[in-house]
Amino acid sequence: MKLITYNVNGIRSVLKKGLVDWLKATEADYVCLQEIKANADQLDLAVFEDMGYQVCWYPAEKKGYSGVAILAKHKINRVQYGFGFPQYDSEGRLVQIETEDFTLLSVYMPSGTRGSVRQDFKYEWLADFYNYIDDLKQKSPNLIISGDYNICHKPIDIHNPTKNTNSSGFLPEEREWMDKLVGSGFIDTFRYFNKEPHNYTWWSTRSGSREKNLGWRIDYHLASEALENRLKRCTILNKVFFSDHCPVLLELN
DNA sequence: ATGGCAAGCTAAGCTTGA
Repeated sequence: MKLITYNVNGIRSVLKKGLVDWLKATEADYVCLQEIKANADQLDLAVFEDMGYQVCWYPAEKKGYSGVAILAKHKINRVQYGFGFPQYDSEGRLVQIETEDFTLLSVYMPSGTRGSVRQDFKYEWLADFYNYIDDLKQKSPNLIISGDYNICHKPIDIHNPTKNTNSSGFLPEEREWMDKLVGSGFIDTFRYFNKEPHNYTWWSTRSGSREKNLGWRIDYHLASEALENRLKRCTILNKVFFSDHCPVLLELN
């Protein structure tokens, strides 16, 4: 069972660059997308359906902004768009599906800059999302939270931890929130298999950051501990260049 | 501290990103 999470930074942009051929070769069972930046009527979703995917598409209200999706090859028992907060759900940040196997979320957490209104929004979102997950994991013990968290958890997850102590995405409050979420019963599936530094999923488009591998690890597959014995592999696909993020592949037995 | 780049809005410059 293969699951991909990928912040595409504009689905129409990555389609032009060859996403379909790459997806075909990848043969993923589930694809969690973030920052699709398009309404369903702004592209031809049949390109995914022709590959055998059901498409759960959840754009933001604001055109060309944010938005998440899940592509699924297996039977979906239930789909949920958003998590019950109009101020968050209008931004297209969560789609959730339930299958015979597990509950899967594609999530795009807010970004901000320290001290800004959007940073406060991010903290509010994180607090409400934590409570939502705390409740959900009781109902759905097999839970996978995939997506762009906009948070580096630990110093090993960012190329220059010292310089970035004031950067949104690596603030103490955000890192503590990750401690709390993971500590509540989740496995950071990439770190479960790989303890090495210099593994990132996002690079600034400026100053040749990607060529120099000066990046941040902000895209995750968190799996509930009930799924531990099914974890097979988690791979950062850093040779895929369609977006400023790269995909992350989780394989389950 | 600043600036650097990219996607997509809408029609040359603005917003957002992290």
